[in-house]
Amino acid sequence: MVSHKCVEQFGYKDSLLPPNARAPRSARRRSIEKTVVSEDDNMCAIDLLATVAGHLSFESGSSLMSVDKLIEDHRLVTQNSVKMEFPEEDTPLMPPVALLSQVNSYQGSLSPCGFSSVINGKVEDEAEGFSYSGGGGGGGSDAFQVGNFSEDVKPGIDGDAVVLDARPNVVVSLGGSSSRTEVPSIGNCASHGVRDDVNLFSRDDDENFSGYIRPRVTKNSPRTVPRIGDRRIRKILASRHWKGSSRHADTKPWRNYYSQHQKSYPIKKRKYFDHISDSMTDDYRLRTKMHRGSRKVSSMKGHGTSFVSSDAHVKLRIKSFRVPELFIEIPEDATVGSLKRMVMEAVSTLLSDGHRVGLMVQGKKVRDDNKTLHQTGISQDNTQLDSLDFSLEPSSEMPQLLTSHPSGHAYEEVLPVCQAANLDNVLGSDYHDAALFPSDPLGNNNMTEDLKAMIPEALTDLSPGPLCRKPKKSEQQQQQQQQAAQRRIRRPFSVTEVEALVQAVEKLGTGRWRDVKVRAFEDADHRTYVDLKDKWKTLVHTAKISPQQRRGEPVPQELLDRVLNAHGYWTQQQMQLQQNVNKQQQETPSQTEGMLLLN
DNA sequence: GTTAGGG
DNA sequence: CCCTAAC
Repeated sequence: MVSHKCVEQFGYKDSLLPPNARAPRSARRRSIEKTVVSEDDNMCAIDLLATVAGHLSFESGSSLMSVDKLIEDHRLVTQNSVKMEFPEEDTPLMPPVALLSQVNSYQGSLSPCGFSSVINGKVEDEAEGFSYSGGGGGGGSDAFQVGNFSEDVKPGIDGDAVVLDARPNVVVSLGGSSSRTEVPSIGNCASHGVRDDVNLFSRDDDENFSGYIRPRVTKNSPRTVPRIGDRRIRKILASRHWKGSSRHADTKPWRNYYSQHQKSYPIKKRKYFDHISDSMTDDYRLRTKMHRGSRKVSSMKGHGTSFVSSDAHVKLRIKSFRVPELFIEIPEDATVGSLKRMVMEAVSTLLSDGHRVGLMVQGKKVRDDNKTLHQTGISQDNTQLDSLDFSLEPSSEMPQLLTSHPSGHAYEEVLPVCQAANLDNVLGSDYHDAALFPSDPLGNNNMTEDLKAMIPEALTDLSPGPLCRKPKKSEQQQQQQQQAAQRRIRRPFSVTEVEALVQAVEKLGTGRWRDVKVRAFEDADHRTYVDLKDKWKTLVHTAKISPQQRRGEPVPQELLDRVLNAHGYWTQQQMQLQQNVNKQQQETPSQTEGMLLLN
């Protein structure tokens, strides 16, 4: 406490800080984000699909192979040149990538580097055999069903998103998933894919409004922490939790300010994408087959008795692939080409959100990546093996690009990289052809805007080969994307909060935002001191402008008057302080020099 | 880690 | 709200 005060009063002792501490935050963060980005690049969902397709299709070696290994990065797979093996009696494999490459063909300019590198060789040749459930050779636009998918539902799935299905020796026609809401896709992903973040915007959360409304006691009890990537919040939480509890353990009357004045306001919940949404009825499934593999009897004895270590192989294979149901709304006068693009974008978006692979055996999720296949029940001997489902799940590492934003303006705030400049690279110049996306009479070209949002990053990043037309993203762009994905939700200050802020600033002044935070917003985790500072800034501005110019929830004039008063008072204080300092320096310049010399 | 200010 | 510079 004491030392803290000292620092506050005498300013920062630069020399006391480690050199690293002074490094710009951006620099410090950049290194972290870099790894995230590259990881993201590596784990493009489509990559994953391809990987799984590949893995499922070859003789995967010992069943002791861990699940983890099974779904490792496809780059490793291809590099290691795993033996691909396709049972002859089976219908040709159609990997998911083929679907997309077909879609890809709709716009040749899109991505020459698209999927070919992933599926070159054998798989590519078999692309013709692709079929989606419900039949059809998968040619042209038949590859999609628009708005009319079957509604098979599979019980027991608690997973998300894309589902790969495999069964031993059976051509599986999987029953669907447990409930419609469980199966995500474009629109649904938004709430489903980032389930952890959803709490943030849930009514419950809005009304409880974290922090200050809670009694102090709950501070240490488990609670939901906003995960939607505000680094500041995370940092503050981290630090507050260790240093905070003891420091502020005492009850202070003003802490409970909000408990008397608590107020909730509605958080607008808008629909994510009006023109494309899924019905939540259809899953997104790769059908696979599990084959009885050759059995090399080489039991390993004496290694852990519980292991049944026959060197048995399990062959898995994706039989077909289809996209989930998509609802597409498009003006009649839009071109067929634009429709195709929309579909392409929708599908790609679905796959572009940094998914990871999940595995379910007989309806149960297998979370332990270290289990062997055999231990998991994936065994050639397991004739009752009902189902083996692979799913693409949203990565928990970071909020999903398209799915994390609760606001309808996701495409503006979450995906700034997907705007014109980049789109041109992806789609070519005709993308902006007015005929493709006619604006509505009011000039709101929502369609175009939304479509921009739908352009997936992963799509263009699939194989950064020399042929790839899209230039590699600059580091800044990557950083932008990351940051955009992590932008916090906008949470307007309530009058109550404003009042607390004003009161605190009246007391503490305008230069001690951390103290303001601790004093009046200690438990409001979603309000950082920077937020408070910013709010004060806008409050001062609001107070200066005419009431007609003000927007949002009106702040009582009485409060604004106080804002102006406090602002004037404290700026004056600051000026006086500065004057005193200047005066001192002018009067006794030698004194300070002498002090320095002494040190 | 905080503060200040521009965007 | 975010970002950056500077403390």
